[in-house]
Amino acid sequence: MKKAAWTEALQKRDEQYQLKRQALLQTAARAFNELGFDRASLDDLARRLNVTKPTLYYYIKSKDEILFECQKQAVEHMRLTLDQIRSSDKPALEKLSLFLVRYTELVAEDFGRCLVLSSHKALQPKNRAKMAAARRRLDNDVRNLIAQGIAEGSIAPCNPKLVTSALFGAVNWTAHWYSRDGELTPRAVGEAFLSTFLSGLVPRQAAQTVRKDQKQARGERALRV
Amino acid sequence: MKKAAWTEALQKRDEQYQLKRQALLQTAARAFNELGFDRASLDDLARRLNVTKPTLYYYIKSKDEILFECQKQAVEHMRLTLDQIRSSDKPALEKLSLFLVRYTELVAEDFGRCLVLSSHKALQPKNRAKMAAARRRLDNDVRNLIAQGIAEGSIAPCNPKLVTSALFGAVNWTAHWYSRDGELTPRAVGEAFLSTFLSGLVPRQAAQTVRKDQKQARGERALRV
DNA sequence: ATTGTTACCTACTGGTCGGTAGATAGATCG
DNA sequence: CGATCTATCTACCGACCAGTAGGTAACAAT
Repeated sequence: MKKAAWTEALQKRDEQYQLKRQALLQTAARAFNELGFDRASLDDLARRLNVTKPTLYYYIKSKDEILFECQKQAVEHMRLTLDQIRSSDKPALEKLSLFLVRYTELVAEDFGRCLVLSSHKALQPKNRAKMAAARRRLDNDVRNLIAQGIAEGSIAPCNPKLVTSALFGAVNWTAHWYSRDGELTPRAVGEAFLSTFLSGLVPRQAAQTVRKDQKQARGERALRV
Repeated sequence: MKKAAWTEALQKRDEQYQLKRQALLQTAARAFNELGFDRASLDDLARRLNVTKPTLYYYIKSKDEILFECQKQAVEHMRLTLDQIRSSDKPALEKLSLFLVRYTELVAEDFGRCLVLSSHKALQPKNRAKMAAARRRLDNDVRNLIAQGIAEGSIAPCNPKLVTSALFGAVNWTAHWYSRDGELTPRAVGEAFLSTFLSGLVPRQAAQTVRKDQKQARGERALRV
């Protein structure tokens, strides 16, 4: 009984700690995205959180650890999303489509933006290596998805490596211009990009057939460009 | 005679000055691209040029002026390229294709990379505004090219704004991964991206017709993916 | 020879920033 | 109550860095 109460109190305290730590990371990510990692000072971050700088060090151990944690959470979120989609039994092209749209949404969030905008050069070598590996793995899985699509015949023959780069590049770059103040939701942007990548700019001859293709590719969702 | 010799000597001196200034900018751009603008110190830059830091101030008046000059030269180069292509009497889709490939090459160069990688946030408000305007104008012109293509029927109906963002995004992002050490030339990357954007990932039904379309779109150049 | 100019230097400043030392108010617990 | 632990503070340090002051050797112009 006594022990139970003790661990309970401990848990509650730890929960508070984690909550505050998370708030710190979120605010930091926003600051990094606004000003850039190097130009966002810890004093400024502390000010945003209504504490003083040394207080931050109760929750984190260095500035680049903050960056690493932000980027880690983003990449873990992406990882989870991709694994979930991959484990479904949908055709490769649809998996790719689903991921692309979801990925666009993640890049529009604080941590996602942070992953894409803040240079990995600021990280310690060890953390930098970890991040690079995780990102390479994501890239590689998407590449394989495309290769599968080609094998299945749902994707036209192409260089999966370069197409993946184009895909990620287009979406990653949204972090530089996308704003929630506009009319577009991140999802709408992702779907528009998807549509462009799927159909291409050159008009399709047999409109009917193309529409069927796209429908299959997109699943049941409605795409507007 | 005397006056002629005088102006001649002056010109020669000025030429030397401009040459050295240009070398400074080029080296700076490389440093910025390697380390990021904020992390590249002027002492480091001076070291690379085998001079001391105060010497730099004989050629430039502040660090952010260096960045501005680098980005300005990049954007001027792009401007010139686009104007040249626009003034030709080719169909809009071909103009777009030509520019996309050339733009990819420019982004692979020192100044182009600098334009795309180094944050405009470091610039003084006045210079930042100038850069933003120049970039917006480029973006707008490409957007109009796409709108023309749609009007001509050579480009499938789409949202020109978003397609332009995807196009620029994919190419801009190459600055993060492209290396001259690999097998690919910047031109090859540009052409592969172009091909992807033109044909789309969904296989074309009537292979014959599609090939004709692509040929028309690409002009006489050979595209490999 | 004198004067001015060019292209560079040595030496320094002022400010910012990441990070630390060490204290303290308040809660927790025996 | 006394002891301990948590969360936060004030005050400071050392490093770095953009930018400046002021000098100087070389060279040219008069």
